[in-house]
Amino acid sequence: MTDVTGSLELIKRGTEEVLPEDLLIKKLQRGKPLKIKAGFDPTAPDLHLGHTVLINKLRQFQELGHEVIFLIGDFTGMIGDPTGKSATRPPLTREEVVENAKTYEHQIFKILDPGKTTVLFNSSWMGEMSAVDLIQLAAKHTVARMLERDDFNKRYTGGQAIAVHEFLYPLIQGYDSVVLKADVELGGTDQKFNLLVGRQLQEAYRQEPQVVVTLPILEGLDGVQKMSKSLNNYIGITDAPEEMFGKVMSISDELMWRYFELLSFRPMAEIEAWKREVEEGANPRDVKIRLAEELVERFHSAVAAAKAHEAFVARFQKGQMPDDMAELEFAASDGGYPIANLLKDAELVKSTSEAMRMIKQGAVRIDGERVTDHTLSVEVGSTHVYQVGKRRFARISLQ
RNA sequence: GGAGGGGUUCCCGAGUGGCCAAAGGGAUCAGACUGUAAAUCUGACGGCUCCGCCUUCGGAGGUUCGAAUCCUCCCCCCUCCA
Repeated sequence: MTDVTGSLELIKRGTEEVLPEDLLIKKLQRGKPLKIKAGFDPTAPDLHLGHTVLINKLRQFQELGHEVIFLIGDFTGMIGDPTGKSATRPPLTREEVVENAKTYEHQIFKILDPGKTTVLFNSSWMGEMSAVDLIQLAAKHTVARMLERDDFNKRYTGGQAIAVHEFLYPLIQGYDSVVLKADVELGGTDQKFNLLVGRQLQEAYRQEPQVVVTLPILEGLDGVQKMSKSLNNYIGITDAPEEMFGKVMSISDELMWRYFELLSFRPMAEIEAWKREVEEGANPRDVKIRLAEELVERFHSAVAAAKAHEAFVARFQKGQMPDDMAELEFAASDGGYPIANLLKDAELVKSTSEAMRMIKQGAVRIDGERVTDHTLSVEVGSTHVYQVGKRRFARISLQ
């Protein structure tokens, strides 16, 4: 921690911006542990790799000896995140918040050191705030400055609704920094505005402002949009090993380097070397496998990573059926079970219409044999492996 | 408070009485090609007892042989003015 230059280099690695950098140097030079704040939404405890970009950075701060404050925005959660266009969320109960917090801890401590992490809830001070306090807080900012925020600006000019209470969100987030006397706050680039409001409020409350560190938003599996659950382009850190492995393997070669940069703990020099190898003709797939293994190992175990790798090779390179699949049993009413209904009831498709389509498109197989007759009725007393597309399987017995 | 614009299938967005389950794009899914790559090409993309039938175009009524399209009331959003 005495080596400011070294610390700074490590902190800056992979970050988008450090604002302002000279203040960070000043804070580091004091040689005392800094308070590193990061806020999280209480409603989404299912973390994905996109969230871990930030958590990885928190871990680095811990390694440098600083104190991490993992702030759960249970109070702000009641306001609803303005970045979402969706309707107001139902307020969470105390029990739900506590439950979600536990889930968070369970997930983040795969990366963070529990001994150096303080988990706090902003309701513990915001709940005490009076209307007068809130109005005084609101008085420290202006509408024009609020409208500078990109998404407010876009929505405003684009003719979309902005509820008045949404303006309170950045203020409260900033006020959290005042209460915590945060030295540094981390956030995604989309949080930049909110983080800067924190600086401004700290100054208004006569504190040294925090340093804002923004981290890039990780692209999802499609490589274009940000990774998010609602876009269904995410890798959840609780995803099963094989699923996680498979998802990593499905990203584009281009995106793979981005993932390496932001998610791998390997030295950049090593990654750069692989990049050169690929440019000289090595199969990118083999490099991608290393990334998949590293990530599965981090969130599961080395054994799980090896098994996922094996299963991947068996299934997709050798074309074998998966070992694990849903085992289902159905009772047929009279003599047989129409194939479309069976696939629907087994949840391999959403509707019988979809089943019909899949059959017509040649996507349905029974024991590896393609089904061409959509009026097929499956015999009672049989057990077969049913497949829809490349990834959906079930072993079904008919009684 | 006044004037105007608008709410369409997952999203964006055409459609202003029958040719509309509704153009086009995106997303998604499937097939081909592959490294389960990506890209590309082809197709599908409301539901069902699936070569036919049923339910959709903010909500509720109405006009009509027939309405997403016309009328009435209601709900919601936006813009400008005050």
